[in-house]
Amino acid sequence: MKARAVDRRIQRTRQLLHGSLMALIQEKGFEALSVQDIIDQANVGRATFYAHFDSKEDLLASGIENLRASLKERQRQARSAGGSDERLFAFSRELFTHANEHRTIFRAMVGKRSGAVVQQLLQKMLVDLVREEVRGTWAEKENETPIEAVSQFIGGGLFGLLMWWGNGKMRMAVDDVDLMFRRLAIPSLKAAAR
Amino acid sequence: MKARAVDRRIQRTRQLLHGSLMALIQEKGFEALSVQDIIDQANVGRATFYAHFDSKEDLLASGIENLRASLKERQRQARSAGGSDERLFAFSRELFTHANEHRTIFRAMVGKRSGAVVQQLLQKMLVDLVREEVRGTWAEKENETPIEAVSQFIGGGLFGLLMWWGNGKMRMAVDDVDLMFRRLAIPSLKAAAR
DNA sequence: TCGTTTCGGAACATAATGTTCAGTTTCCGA
DNA sequence: TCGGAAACTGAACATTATGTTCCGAAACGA
Repeated sequence: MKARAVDRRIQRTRQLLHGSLMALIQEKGFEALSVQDIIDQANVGRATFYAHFDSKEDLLASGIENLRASLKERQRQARSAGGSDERLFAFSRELFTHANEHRTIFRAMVGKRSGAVVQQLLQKMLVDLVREEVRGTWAEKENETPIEAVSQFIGGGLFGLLMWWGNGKMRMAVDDVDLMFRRLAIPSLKAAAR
Repeated sequence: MKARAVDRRIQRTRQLLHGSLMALIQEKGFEALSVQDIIDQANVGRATFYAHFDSKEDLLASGIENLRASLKERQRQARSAGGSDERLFAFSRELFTHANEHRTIFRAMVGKRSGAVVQQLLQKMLVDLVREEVRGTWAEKENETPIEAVSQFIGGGLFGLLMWWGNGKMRMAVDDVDLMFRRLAIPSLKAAAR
């Protein structure tokens, strides 16, 4: 458990690149970006970029990894704090709230211009979160439907909903879209648990 | 409604390109393909390719368009032939069956190597099919949950399930995975219709 | 058969990728 | 604070793909 001190230069470079990526995604979308754009914006040498990341996809993935970690943490907190059945999928609220708070960057990412790569990573992340949740409430009581299938279904559904909400005007309130998700997902889960 | 006779050369070229695309996807996945690969395999001139399609994505989309049309047709048949509530989401069977029959190409397409673009197109297609179905059974009876949201949720879920099934060994039988989908989706739909 | 359309194939301009390397700056800890 | 280690720079370079253009040849269909 040593607190591995990471070289400041590395921290700075990574931070600069992540920041530039986010800024540029808002500006032109992810697909249209080149590595050159990113390093220009970050004012970082070409060689330096490739010393840290394999490609712009890699950089993006690393950014999403941070997001996942932060959401997982909030999920952990929510679970330990709340009652069990009532707060099923409690993390969804955090998710929608987070999306709403960072709505400009969020909408840029799920928008058509950012494209399929971003979305795929997001969906994977959501399925992970859902799986965690399903595992917790499943208790392995000899169900016919595999955990993984349920997670994929509900995770996929959540992603679809999130995309729809984000690509529209997001005029629906966080509470409402969250409620909608829960009313769609929980019956599925219960039905599969029989 | 004139039966526009399409020049044979055009038909041939398109067919050749589609065929080559499918063959190459099985071989190396979609992302790794270049336009050059495709026209080599098809034995078609470079200029000819760009006279028909803007890019390999365009070619792919046009291919998936065919698939969508054929699935929609089977969906239409299934609906006119079956009872209403009992055969809810009857098209899903067609879908899984179709995937199973063309399993080699299907698995190549949803595999990690083919990547996000293919998957995004597939998901869009599924949501379309689901929306059609939901519209049919919805009857606009003043529901709180918008049709579009439900379609996105269930379509996304179906996609997740399909991916999971396809990326695993597809050892689960068509009937079983279809049943699983229906047991997950129908409760959602019913719950949202309240 | 004749006029029209499409195809072929090469050439070309443009642009992005990913690697290499020598020289410089920055960092960290002893 | 100093010295060695590590990270950054910037430019050069090979490679690869993209999309367009042109004209002669071939295939079409009426």
